[in-house]
Amino acid sequence: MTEHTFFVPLSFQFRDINRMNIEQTLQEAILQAIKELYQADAEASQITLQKTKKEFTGHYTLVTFPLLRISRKKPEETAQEIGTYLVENAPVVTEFNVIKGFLNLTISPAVWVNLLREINADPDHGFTPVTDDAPLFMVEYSSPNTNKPLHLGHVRNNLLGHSLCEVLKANGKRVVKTNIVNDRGIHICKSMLAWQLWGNGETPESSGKKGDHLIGDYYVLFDKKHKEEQAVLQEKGLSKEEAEAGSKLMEQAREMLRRWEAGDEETVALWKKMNDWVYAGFDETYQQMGVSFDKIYYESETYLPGKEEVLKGLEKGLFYRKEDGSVWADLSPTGLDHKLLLRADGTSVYMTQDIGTAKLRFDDYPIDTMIYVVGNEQNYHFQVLSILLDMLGFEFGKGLVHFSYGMVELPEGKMKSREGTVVDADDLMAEMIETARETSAELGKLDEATPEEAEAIARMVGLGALKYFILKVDPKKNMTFNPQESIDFNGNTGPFIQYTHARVRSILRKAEEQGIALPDKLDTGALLSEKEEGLVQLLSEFGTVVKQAGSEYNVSLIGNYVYELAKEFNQFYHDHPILREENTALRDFRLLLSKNVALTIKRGMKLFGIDVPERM
RNA sequence: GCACCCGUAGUUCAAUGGAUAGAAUACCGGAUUCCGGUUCCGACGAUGUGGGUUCGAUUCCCGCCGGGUGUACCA
Repeated sequence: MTEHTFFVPLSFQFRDINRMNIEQTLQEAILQAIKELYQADAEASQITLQKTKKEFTGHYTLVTFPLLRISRKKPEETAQEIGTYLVENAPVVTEFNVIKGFLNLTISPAVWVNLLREINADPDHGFTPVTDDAPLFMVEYSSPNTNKPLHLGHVRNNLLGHSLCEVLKANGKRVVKTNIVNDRGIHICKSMLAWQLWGNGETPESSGKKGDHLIGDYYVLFDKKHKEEQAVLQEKGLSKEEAEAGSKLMEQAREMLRRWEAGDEETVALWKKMNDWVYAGFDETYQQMGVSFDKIYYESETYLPGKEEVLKGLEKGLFYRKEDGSVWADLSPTGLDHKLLLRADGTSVYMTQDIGTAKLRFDDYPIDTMIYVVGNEQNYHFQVLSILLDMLGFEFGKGLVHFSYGMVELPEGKMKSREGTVVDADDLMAEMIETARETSAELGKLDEATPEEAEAIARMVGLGALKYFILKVDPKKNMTFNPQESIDFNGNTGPFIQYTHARVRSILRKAEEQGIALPDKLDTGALLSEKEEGLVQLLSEFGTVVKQAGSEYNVSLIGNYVYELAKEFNQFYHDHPILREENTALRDFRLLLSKNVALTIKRGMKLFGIDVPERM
């Protein structure tokens, strides 16, 4: 790495260059250059500017190939001419070099100092404040069933949902976080029945179990008893189908569902009691995970409105009824198939409920964009939902977004509920925190901390490891979660980023102890290295990354950005002094840079729902 | 069968149509040390396959191969 000395004059003249706009300034200058050199107007889209790769000198690179049609010259020649023009006429550009068709531009060091100063002065750096008239986004995520606890798959869902909301807010959108709870249906009745038959009045209090785990256990128990029953029947010589048809347990469960739908008081009371246990359990899990909701919908309240909408659609002739009474939508004009909306017995299916839920939501809020965070196994479902809502006359149907994500596997392989290899969310989080505690103790990092501090840090690190590892991966891809790798203090991990933050904060604390004040302005000369300029450049890109993440609904972009920032800082300042630097101008620059690196890491991690400790 | 998604170092992940495809981790070599376990440096190592579009393709289009998911009365 080469270091070069620049004296930054007090009165440099780049007032017109504000921080986010270096690229824009360059683009305009390049357009101007083309106009003067070739007497032609280029489209802004023809100006492809990108960050200069590390192995070359420069900050930004102009790819000249798209411009050859205008210049009618060779790539090298074109680059040479534009470069010369820019150095002579654009104050931002101080040097250039040409490699093949690539024009590498070096930005004046004064610009970087100025940029850092402006970033520091902007309390919203990277984020757009939310205004009252901003577009309203509703984001549905989590969507649990009330018959079993949350597992690893839900963890990815919750983290993505929460993170997406944070990213949208950082982009100035109004966000309503919502959850749809699947609280009715045969699966709940199985748990209820098992509890009635074999529960002996067990409660979360009496058993010491979380409510959702308790109910989950009864669901499993039902399954076990049902299998035993089937085995007995099959031993008596019944076929598999006959045994299933003759199941007393299933019959009782279905009977319970009928009573529930009929509003039978006792059944409804039991249902309510057991669901409340589950909700208490979920609340604990959500709190531990750090996610929350503004408004929760329950399918028990949306399936009837859904039915109404379907019947209305039937009247309007949008749907048709078969001889057996079932209601269908013919989607063949859109290239899809026929879709069932109401069963022959008049009861609703999943799709019916989602139509009802959508209607209630749009009655409740002036939603501009509805986003569903749901696994990719339901891609087809949401494609159909969008079309159906549109057919029913809801304008929002067409624009709904299915934020589709892939499965999470473990290094050992897939989770299979039948084989008992499902990873429970509560257990997982507890283990992560425990591992963080052990690792910290081993490394002796927290010897000076109070037990409360140590506990809080273990929590941040354990959960940070989990969250970062899951969120850094492109949501739409299937992924493998490796708990061990995730909690490593080196590498592209949450703990490494947290460590870097703690390290920067420690530097700033020491500065304060030594009576070195953070500068409020940088108006002196500084000796900047390429790395330092690169760090300022990285800092300035934060806003762009956040914006891109928001417009693409792809939160993983944030992770890679923050990691790079942390890594670059950590690497460079491992053996470059900050506090012992004798040149005070340089020291001031480094302090201010440190402060803003820490702030940006903190802001970035906030978008992941990850807390960063002051020390660790 | 049909539809959608995914195939990148041993492994886990990157790469708005741009330069010699980046990290991390593992393994190997060197340095460092209270240390087989820490830290630093170095080396090794990849676009499933065949075409097409383009000045330029991991990226876009078509055909294969492989994996995943879904596909009319589960949610």
